[in-house]
Amino acid sequence: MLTPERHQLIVALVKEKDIVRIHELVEATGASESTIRRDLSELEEQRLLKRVHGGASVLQSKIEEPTVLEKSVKHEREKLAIAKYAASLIKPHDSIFIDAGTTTYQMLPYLPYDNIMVVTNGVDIALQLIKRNIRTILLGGELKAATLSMVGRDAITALSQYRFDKCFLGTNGIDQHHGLTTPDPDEAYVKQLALQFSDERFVLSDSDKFSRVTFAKVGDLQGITVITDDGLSEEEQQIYGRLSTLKVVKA
Amino acid sequence: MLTPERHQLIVALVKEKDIVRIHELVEATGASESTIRRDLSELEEQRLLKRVHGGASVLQSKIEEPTVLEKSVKHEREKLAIAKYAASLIKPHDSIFIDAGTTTYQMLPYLPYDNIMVVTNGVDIALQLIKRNIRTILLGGELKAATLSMVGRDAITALSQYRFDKCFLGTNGIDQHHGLTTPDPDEAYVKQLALQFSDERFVLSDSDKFSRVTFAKVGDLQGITVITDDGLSEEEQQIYGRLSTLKVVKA
DNA sequence: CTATTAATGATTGTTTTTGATTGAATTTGA
DNA sequence: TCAAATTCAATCAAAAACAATCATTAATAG
Repeated sequence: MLTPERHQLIVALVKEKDIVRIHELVEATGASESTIRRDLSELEEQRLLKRVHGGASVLQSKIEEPTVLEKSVKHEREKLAIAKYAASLIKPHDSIFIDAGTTTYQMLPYLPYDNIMVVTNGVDIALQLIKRNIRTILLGGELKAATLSMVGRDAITALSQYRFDKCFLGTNGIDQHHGLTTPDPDEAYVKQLALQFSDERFVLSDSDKFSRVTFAKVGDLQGITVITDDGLSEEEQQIYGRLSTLKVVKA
Repeated sequence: MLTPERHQLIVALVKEKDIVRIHELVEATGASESTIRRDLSELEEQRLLKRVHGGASVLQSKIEEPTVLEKSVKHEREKLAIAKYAASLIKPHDSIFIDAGTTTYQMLPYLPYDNIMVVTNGVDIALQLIKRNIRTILLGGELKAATLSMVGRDAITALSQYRFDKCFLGTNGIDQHHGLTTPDPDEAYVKQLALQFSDERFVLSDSDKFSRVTFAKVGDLQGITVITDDGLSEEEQQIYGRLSTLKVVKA
């Protein structure tokens, strides 16, 4: 039995019975206990079920169900590795800002629980955080459909009232001359403020965003740690390493 | 029997009998007394029941709040009729406030598209609105897990900057002496402001919220239109009709 | 065809759950 | 009010379930 087949069968059984124990699944699939455990971990990650001690159950509460974006996100290995590393930087009692976006979104499963406080402009990010019982402040304002993020006067006003130990931003372009850029000026402004109010600044960006420029400037590279994958040339690494702190993670 | 199964059974039994003894639960589940005690502690922590000496009982105190899920199953038809009627009141170019909550959530499919602008404190409401391409402003602030709503200073600040043609609120209690009440003071305050900043004020409430009082007062009934189902007695209709404008819709 | 990667199942030591036991706290009834 | 009975929380050891690791097998790429 192939893995996707098995996964499908497991999900079907869970849906049918609401709750199944590991042993039942072993019997139903013919796979070993180890394999079933691995399957359950994966399926839980994909939010198709919930692991419980001894087996698995359906997701029941409204709050456990995945959002639209969550499903559509491609789990690109590079983004995941970047996000995972970024999350590892967070220490207990940190107050942090997490920017809306798919790369930053990937950080959430790896956030530590230890009493951190998160401010974000991403609605789906806020929902995910609250699912994980992490104290969450969502900036208000007009909701942008494309990115499910908050922009505008209210968002700015709200943001100005916080100070962060660390901020984690996504970006659409990183360039040696033009610094960080993003297509929407409103979003750019939110990012600017977040940078301004943070002790440590991290930008998560896969390597193909480099040497790319979009419309609105967010800021320069000085004082920023850029976390990226190993897709940069030696030369690029040197250039950007001089302008910012460059952290390369392997996928 | 897996732990969540057992928990579910316990909660079901408590709901059914209002109060159960430990020994009954031991018998019903086949688990030991120790395990049941541990279960009860957990379930009490989750606010699904209340421990009492010798067993457990349902919780009914004013401040104890049911979760989103629990609320949404009850009174489907009544809520839908109420919501549908409320939505029909909205006119083109209205700017409106929609309160977080399951009843108000039901309004969304019936909202007219004509250039309306909606402000809300409900995250799930905002997501739904934006899907329908309706201009949406979401109040910022600290996100409350139980109701997926925004409360706190930021929400208040943001809200104070808008004025509405109409506002639509949910409530947990309507009483002739104590007016509108809700369990959470923070939420109550948001509702208060919304009422204050609206030309017309609508409260959506199924009939069994009447003559019920919870912890925090939202406001009096004067100047408010209460939309409810036909589950009120003649006498109640008269009483509440004098205090507010009462609109009864049939499910 | 071989090298490399991915998936699997067995095994390990660790963590979680469980039920029994204890003495303390609470209720009950005289 | 006091004493007996019951219920309770805390502790412990056994059992079950767990994550992590490793060797083996299957799949894939070069």
